[in-house]
Amino acid sequence: MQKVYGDDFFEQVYQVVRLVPKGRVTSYGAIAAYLGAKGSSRLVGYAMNAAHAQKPKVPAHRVVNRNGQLTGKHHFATPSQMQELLEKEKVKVENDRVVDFAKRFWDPMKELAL
DNA sequence: TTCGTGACAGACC
DNA sequence: AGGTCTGCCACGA
Repeated sequence: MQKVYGDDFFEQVYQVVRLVPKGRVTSYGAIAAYLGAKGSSRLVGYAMNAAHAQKPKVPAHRVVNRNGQLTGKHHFATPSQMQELLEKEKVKVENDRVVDFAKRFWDPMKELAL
């Protein structure tokens, strides 16, 4: 009850993830911070758990952890799909980790900014 | 309604 | 430098 925020928070996450340009990746913490939930990076990851259920395809494969590691690849249709999608975006993935993550990193707070 | 969990991250030892 | 634990907020049972 009293779900003032409710799934709205999830929607915010999806919105930000969808704004991530191709060839770019972001981190859970960055999204969480952008939403003002800095530290609640888990919520972002949790939200992604339902991302696949969203009609507008959510590029969850562009969302990785602080280390650039594809922690959630296992949640995709196939574990290899996440890496495959990233490579398709010209993002090199090696050892389940995004290569040049620092350069590929897309900060919503900085890009969307404000 | 309460307890436990979770695709993380930062702090502490 | 590295491993361990808690904190964050929301959802499921």
